[in-house]
Amino acid sequence: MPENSAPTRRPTIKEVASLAGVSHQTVSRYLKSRQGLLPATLERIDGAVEELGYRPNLMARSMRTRRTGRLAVVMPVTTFNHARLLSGALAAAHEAGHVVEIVSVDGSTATRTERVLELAQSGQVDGVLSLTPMAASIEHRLPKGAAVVVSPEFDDAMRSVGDLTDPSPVIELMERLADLGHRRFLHVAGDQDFASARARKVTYLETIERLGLESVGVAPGDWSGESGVEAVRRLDSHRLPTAVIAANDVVASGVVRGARERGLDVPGDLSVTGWDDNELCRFLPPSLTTVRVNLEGVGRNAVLRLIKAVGGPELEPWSGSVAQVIWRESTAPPPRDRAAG
Amino acid sequence: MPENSAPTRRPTIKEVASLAGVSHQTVSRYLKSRQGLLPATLERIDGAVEELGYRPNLMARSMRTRRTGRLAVVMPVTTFNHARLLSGALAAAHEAGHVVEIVSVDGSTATRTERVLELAQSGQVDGVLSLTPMAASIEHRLPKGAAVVVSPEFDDAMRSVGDLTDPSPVIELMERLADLGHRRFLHVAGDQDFASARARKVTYLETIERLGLESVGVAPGDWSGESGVEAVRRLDSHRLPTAVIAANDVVASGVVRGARERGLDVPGDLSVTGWDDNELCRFLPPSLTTVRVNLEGVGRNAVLRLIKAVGGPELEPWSGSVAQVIWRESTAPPPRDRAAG
DNA sequence: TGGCATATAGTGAACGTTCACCTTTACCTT
DNA sequence: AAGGTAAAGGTGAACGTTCACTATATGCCA
Repeated sequence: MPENSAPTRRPTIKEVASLAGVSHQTVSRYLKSRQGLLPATLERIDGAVEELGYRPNLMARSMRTRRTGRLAVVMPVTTFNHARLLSGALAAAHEAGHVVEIVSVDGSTATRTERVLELAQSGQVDGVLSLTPMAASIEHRLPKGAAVVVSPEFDDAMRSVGDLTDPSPVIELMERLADLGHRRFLHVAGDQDFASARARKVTYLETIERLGLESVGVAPGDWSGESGVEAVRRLDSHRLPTAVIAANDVVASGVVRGARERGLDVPGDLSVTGWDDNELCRFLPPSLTTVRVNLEGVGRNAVLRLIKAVGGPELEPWSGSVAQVIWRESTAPPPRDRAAG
Repeated sequence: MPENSAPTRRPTIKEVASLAGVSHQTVSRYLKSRQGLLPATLERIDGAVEELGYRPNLMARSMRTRRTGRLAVVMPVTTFNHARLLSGALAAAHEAGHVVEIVSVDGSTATRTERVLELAQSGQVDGVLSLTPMAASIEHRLPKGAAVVVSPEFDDAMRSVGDLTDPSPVIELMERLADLGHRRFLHVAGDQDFASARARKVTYLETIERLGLESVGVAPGDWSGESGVEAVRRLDSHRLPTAVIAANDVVASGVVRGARERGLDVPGDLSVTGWDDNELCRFLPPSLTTVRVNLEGVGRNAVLRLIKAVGGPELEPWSGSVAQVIWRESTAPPPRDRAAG
């Protein structure tokens, strides 16, 4: 054993001080910035710290400074798929010198709101980023605790529309498909409890209207592949669409499978688009036209708002485009005989 | 405004005490268990807590008790895909009354080890679950800080093999394929920095040997679809395998695409298996035979080990099978002309 | 009625830091 | 050489809790 087995207690600042022959406050200054100290003093403390294996007790420090350097991200388990969002959030927080705590919640909005408040007031974190909407009635209770930023990304009932729900790629998809000659569309929607699903549906309908296209309907969906298969099965064979805007990649691959069931070729008879750029999309036959969402960027920017709210450093936001359409083999001109509608 | 805007400071235990007309210690007891107090006293404190909107300062409590109720999970960003693992870990920790902090790390093993130690000794967490291997030389420094559990799941250099690296499904896949008549196999490996990739490769080779099969080789890979495409391109057309064991689903879909490029039908000419049960697998043409890994269960059990180490409650471990083979359309008997090898 | 156990409540210190303020020393200015 | 100033370091309190004791009231028994 390298050192004799000392009492299990960790050394404190005072022990370091007495070993170095200075006051505890001098060690505190040393810890804070190493400035305003004589080189000789610095060296003595260095030695003492080394010898004792001293590490500051961040708990005690936090208690005194009322700063924890810790942020919390509250997210519903259903959102947990978006690991890349979390990844972006973590990276930004670390850059700003914060540590992130993940708290997953479940249950009603009221329960979740309570959990967020609890956390904000516990003194354990400087700020809370909630990826779940809060009960509006309760927000006035906030000021006493930590900063709370509610990200609209996973908004459940409010009007605000965040980056993640930005449906503008739907416009790009449809305009380009219309340029190729498509006139008759189908949308297989996502779970309408999600703001993003609602936004895509609304934009789909608006774009149909604006470009004077025809929609054979909006098939209900729940983000599942089955909903895609089912939507195609139910299509009236006398009035088949030539293009399908699916809510996401899984739905889209269901649509492709459904099309195959009915003997329709993709993209020969039917163009299909997805959303999310699942890593398999590139290798599907046909590879899937989809929308790549920069989840890392969205996560980063959400945390940046929070960091700003807790008075942290100003970091460079990610400012690229949120979503980007990636054109692949699953989209092509419509079949000749149906091109004109 | 519901209350007049009091000084921004949060109320303390002493203020509650004086409002309730008891000592601070009595309030502390109230907070701890509400037991051993007169009903009348209980009620008075209840009232005071309510009126002041008091919430205990967990920071201060932790400082005194030397317990934070907080665990940390350290994981390399590359592991971040495994959101479901995290999800299982979080759920278990919450069940045990802990909060989890996610710390992502990068860089060398030495750097990461340092980060884990730092965390363990900071006093900020009760325990650390490291999903990244630690430098062995340094483990003797641990006892002073929090409990550290190193999960072998993402093991990088050590011998121990955890649940996630369990390669036994490879055996099941190959035995069944051999039963169907397959004799000539190919393995497209994953990044050999990963224990799981190494384990699958070793098991593949062992099984080839044990069953007296023929292997046309182990193609190098990096978990990417391209590596799958490339592996098929390089095959000698005079000695094509009839079955491919791909390192994961992405690689497998690359293999399928590569096969198509060469005019090979899957599964008619070539059976292909993946790993991970990506949500798109069911809808691919052909749907992909794969291995579903219960990541939530693995995450749960890893955290359970940690909770046990920090002296937490004994929770029910998840004891189902870790991995399960899911047979789908991409596997079938080999073509007649090559069945016998 | 004295004595003792038990239930309930109070007192002051301690946890390991930083903050606010004070002291000492050295050097410069005039 | 007196006075002033800045640099370096020291002192004690404070952060909000819980711990280890101690004090008081109540009930029971001999």
